[in-house]
Amino acid sequence: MIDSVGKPDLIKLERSFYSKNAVRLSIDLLGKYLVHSMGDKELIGKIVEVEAYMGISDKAAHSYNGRRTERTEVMYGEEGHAYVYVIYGMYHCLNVVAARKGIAQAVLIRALEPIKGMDIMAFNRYGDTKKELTKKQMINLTNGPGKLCKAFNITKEYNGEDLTGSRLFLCRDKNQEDKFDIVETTRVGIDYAEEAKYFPWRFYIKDNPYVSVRV
DNA sequence: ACTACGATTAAA
DNA sequence: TTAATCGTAGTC
Repeated sequence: MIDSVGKPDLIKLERSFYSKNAVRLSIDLLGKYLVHSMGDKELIGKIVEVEAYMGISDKAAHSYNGRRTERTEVMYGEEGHAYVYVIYGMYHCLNVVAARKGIAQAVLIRALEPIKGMDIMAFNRYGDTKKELTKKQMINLTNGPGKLCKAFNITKEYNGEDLTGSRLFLCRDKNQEDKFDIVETTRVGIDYAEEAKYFPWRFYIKDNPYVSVRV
């Protein structure tokens, strides 16, 4: 077993990476890495599924029609920050703010492929099991927006966090080209959004086993 | 203050 | 298919 195999050589994404609309940012975020640095511990996951929320004209977006509240405020702020909100009173969802100040677009991170710190992710998701993870438990670690936040211990404490910072940040792999097929389809859980529910603004890496819902 | 509902998940 | 569970937002 060669140690370097499969270990990405990570470089933090700069601010300008986020300065584009949410659909374009969604596509660019696929294959990138989310890192949660917790003192001596580190969690890493590869982004395999995302959704674009296109702001005031998007009936599925929290910022639809210019809605601006305490919750949605960070979406109106600088790009490259985290928008974390509570859903169904018990789960968190992580978004990446896109575009630029004043444009309330964001990308929902829907699924990750676990890369590093699976033991901690398992503890965060299932508690102290002491057992080897089953294949199903492994897949279920991070294959959904609420699940990945639980696994990565991402809570509202991280709402507004600068993703070019040092606690929670995004990276690309220095040595690896983005080389995968992308599936483009409709977003999940937005039946209320009228015509917007048919917009193909969900993107995922084809055949990746950690994608939440396949077409 | 009161009410309705959700960018989900796990269990039945 | 359905219940869980409560923050958020809109209304009174």
